[in-house]
Amino acid sequence: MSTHSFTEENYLKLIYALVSRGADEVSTNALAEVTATRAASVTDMLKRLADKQLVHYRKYQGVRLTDEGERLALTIIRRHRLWEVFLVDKLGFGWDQVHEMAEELEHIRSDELVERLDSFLGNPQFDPHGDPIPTPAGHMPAAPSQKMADLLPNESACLLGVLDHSAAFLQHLDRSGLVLGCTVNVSEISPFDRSMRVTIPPGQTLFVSYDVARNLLVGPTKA
Amino acid sequence: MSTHSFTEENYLKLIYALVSRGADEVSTNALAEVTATRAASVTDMLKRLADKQLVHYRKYQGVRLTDEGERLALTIIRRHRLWEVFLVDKLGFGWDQVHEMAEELEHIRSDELVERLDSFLGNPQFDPHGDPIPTPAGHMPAAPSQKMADLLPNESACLLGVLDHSAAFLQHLDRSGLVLGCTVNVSEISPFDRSMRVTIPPGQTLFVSYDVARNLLVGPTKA
DNA sequence: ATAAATTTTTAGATTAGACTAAAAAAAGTT
DNA sequence: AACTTTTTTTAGTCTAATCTAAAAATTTAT
Ligand SMILES: [Mn+2]
Ligand SMILES: [Mn+2]
Ligand SMILES: [Mn+2]
Ligand SMILES: [Mn+2]
Repeated sequence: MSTHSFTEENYLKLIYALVSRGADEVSTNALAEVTATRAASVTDMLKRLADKQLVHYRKYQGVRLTDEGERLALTIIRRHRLWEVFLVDKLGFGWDQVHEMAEELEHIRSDELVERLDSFLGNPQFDPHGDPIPTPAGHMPAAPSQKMADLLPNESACLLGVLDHSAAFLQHLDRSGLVLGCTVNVSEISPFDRSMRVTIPPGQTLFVSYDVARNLLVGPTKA
Repeated sequence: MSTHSFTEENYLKLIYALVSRGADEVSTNALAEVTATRAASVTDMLKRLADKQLVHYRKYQGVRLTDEGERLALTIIRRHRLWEVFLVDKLGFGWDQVHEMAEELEHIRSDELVERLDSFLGNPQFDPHGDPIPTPAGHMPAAPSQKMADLLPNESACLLGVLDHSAAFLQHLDRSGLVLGCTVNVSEISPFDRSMRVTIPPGQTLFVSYDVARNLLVGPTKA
């Protein structure tokens, strides 16, 4: 029943994120980068997390989560994503506005609160950015992995998520009319800059730059 | 645009509460009591709050809020009470379960979040305990002040709030069938222990001890 | 294999917020 | 008024989380 500080919880979440998109162990510098602190501060914190058995840490060798550390990281991510659903679905925020608030809300300590929130929201499977919501037990469901940029001409797919979570990118999608869940059909790909011409539901045509397409995740269309 | 720590916000809220139910200035010891810290720690914090112009503080003379300090205290109280309404009305928590969670939620920093939450909840005027919700501008509406213990035989009144917020008291009310909003009619008061016999809506009779009656707030019945 | 560059750790300092023990001020009593 | 008790402040210590500067280990390049 030990309790953890916001700071510790944030480190765990970031270690999880770095491990899941890359190497097996995370470097001190990589963590200093994402925590916006100095390497010396990271070393300090890694020692503390190792004391609490939340990470495996060997000097100069980088760090990875223990089972308990990963379980904890996933509950924080679960909370973050459920609160984002609340903010968008219930309070009407835009998907580009909710990240900072969820960064705070995810630390509210109450399992019952999270589980009641989950049912209030209708047990959503994905957050507003298409990221899967971990189970209460701490299991991360599979996420879509195919990028829109990998589609071939004439292929259709369903828009499922974003890789770039920046407000600028999300607002660009809003302006383009690209919405999660919508079906896109690739009509043409320019060999020069890999930009795509795609059509979306009510017969609308639009151009998608490679920079956008490689940050969009797609999956099979709902038949 | 300055930002305040959870600790600072809690001190402001507690100073507000102590001032509103008592003397003009709050003593160091009184604050040590309610913050569950030592007097020396309180003195430290009062100096810091005075530096930030949130309190008027004179050595050995106690402390009171500045205008800015009071405005801030009231926004924290507003947030606390709105989150309590959310937890009870939307997530189905009991009124005896929500205080600790609201203690954390009240510190989430986003004015827009609070205002959207307010409309989502239907702009409630009172929290689940009958406490009035301050306005966004920082004005505390008048609260009911008449105690059920002050009713006379044959008087009717509407149950509007509680003075004791402890889970034990609230659960006792649940078991008795006393619910905020219900109309009570005093049929008899024992001169021995000041206990009351009261009737509530579907013709139910119940006994209310003085200890309970002096912790219940009442107002005129809705004609 | 050495030297140079990079990464990581250690050492020492700082800040917020708490603590204890002792000094000082205020309040209460004879 | 002088003594006693209570309250409050000061002085000094501690921990979590940060920092900078310097030392040590590792990696890369010659
Ligand atoms: Mn987010
Ligand atoms: Mn998200
Ligand atoms: Mn409360
Ligand atoms: Mn309340």
